[in-house]
Amino acid sequence: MSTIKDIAKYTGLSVATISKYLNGGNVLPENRKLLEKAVKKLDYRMNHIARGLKTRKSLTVGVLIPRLNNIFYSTLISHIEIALSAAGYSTIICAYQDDPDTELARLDFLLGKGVDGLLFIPLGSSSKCFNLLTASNVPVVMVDRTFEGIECDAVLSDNFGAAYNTAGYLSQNGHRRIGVILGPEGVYTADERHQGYTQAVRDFNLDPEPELIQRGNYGIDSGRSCMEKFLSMKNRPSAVFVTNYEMTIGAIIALEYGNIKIPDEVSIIGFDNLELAQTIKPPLTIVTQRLNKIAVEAVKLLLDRLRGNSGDNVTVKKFSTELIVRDSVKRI
Amino acid sequence: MSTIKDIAKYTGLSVATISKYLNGGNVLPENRKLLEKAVKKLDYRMNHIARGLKTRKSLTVGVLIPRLNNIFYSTLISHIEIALSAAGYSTIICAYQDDPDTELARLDFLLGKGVDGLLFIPLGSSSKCFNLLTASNVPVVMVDRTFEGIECDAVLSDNFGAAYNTAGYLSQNGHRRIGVILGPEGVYTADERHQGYTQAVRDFNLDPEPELIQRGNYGIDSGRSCMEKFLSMKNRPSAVFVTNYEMTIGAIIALEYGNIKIPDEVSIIGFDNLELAQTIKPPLTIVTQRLNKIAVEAVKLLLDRLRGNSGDNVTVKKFSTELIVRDSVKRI
DNA sequence: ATGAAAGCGCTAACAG
DNA sequence: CTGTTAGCGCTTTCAT
Repeated sequence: MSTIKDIAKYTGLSVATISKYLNGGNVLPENRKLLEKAVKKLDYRMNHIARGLKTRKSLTVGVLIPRLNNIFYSTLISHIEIALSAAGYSTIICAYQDDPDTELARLDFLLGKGVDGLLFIPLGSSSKCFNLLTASNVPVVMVDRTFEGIECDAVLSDNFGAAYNTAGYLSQNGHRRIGVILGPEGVYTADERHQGYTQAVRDFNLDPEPELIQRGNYGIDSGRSCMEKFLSMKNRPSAVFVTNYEMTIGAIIALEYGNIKIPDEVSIIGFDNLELAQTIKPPLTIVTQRLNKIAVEAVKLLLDRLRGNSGDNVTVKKFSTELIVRDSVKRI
Repeated sequence: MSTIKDIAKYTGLSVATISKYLNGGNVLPENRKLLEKAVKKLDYRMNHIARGLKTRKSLTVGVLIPRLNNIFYSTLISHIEIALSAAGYSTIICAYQDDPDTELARLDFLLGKGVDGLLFIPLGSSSKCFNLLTASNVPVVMVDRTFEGIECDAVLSDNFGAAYNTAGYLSQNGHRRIGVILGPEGVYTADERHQGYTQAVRDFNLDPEPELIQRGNYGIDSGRSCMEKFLSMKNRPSAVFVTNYEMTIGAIIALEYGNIKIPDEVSIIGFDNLELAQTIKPPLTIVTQRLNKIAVEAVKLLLDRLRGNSGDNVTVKKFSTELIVRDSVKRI
């Protein structure tokens, strides 16, 4: 592997000139030619490590997420990676497996790696990252979830609205007993959706029974057991909505298993995954989030910070969700 | 951010001693204490960029894959990331969106980034990466797919066996006209599965009609249109097997849409995704790959290379697939 | 066990 | 436009 010095030797020019050339500066046409030839001939490739040491930039962004084996996150990351690489950044991915200690450790790891910026889907209120985050100076954009009380850019879905409108839609269709399967307490999105739901219960005069709110852990099994709880109630909900993809799968498995007809016996609204929705019989009514927009906006905000054109105040964007109506809700 | 020099100033020791200490070398107990205190007090954190420049190691592994918004890859990456981070490596992910030029560009990018090693799921025979790959000296482990003629470690599924055995299973159940929906020609796994299928056609005396082999592009739509082609044949296959998750979804959508009963009218075997399989009615018989084992083995092989205990000859491991029998195949 | 010094490959004043 | 030079933060002989 040849270095800038080898090029200098080969061309007779100084390393400074070569550095300038490599960074798009002006050099004499003849020297440009010479350099192009030398670069090709010596198969020169920039050592980004060395450059990074000098410039204090790694052109690397850390992406810290709960898990990777989850279609919601992996789709989001896919869009993020495309947007970042288009801007010349590489993406270091760390998953913390839903664990607060791992979350902190991975954050520390990324910071230590010298990432220029961070895209972060934090655990939620049980997160231990607040201090480390505020102490470090790397720009952070929260994605999908955020912390209460932290001062940084965030790009979120309108989770409150998603839950509120979904319950509203069910109410319009005559449902009064509406079950909801939420994520764990303390997870930002789950809490917001919870509030949207309870507000809808008030506004639309829905049945306020506490057992209509079940909490899963976003896994398939938990979706299944939550739905089974609903089915075992003396007075079942007439409709259930589930707030992520995996739990939606679990809920449907429970219904299949119990031989419950959708939507005749129970109406159901799923979350996040259009593809799944179409394979189910009947096709599922679902709430989808604008993952592409969220990813692109988050990357944009981060790049603005990295390039220093952001000003002092933070930006928080919320994207509305979309209700895609199919056949899994019965009008009663 | 404090550096090793600040520590030197603070403790009165030399940078050499401090470097030694930081790397686990022996120092006098009293100095050790002093150093621990200094590190804490000055909030010292190693600059990995600087270290990397000197040691020529980045403790970073590149992972180059076709796409990220695909449950097969994202699950694989999830396992890979866990294994790599346990070994102290960070994972730079690049997706090439199934495009040969992007594949080459991203490979070049990763090599330029100074990754210590590479985990690579290449496009296949239309890949343009051969030269760059052999020219570079970074250790590479192929995952899931490999190149013909390249000399490097690889961890694969037994794709030939998967297709052969699946066709065999269908044949045992009395099927003679067996349709298969494969990936594109030139993709390693698709080619191997193709061979497995045609060998089974010979060995089990199946209907050898060429139209029974359809080629999709691994997308949902292509799965759907391939299945529609089967359905529109005057003489339909009695069973179809589909060779990835997304195309399986598409095939099922086609069946739902055409109101075709599974397995009474068409038997079907899917691929890769156990979760999906359970939400379908009836539950789907599927072929699954041992993603966790593949990921762990690939990381192990790469780490062995990075640590220099590998010897000269390459290792190619093949993991068998597993047929999970449910109710989507009819005995005829 | 510790320290002095050289240098990894590159950039950025500064001078010419 | 080009060259000289001084480092970025760390590791690594080689002395001591």
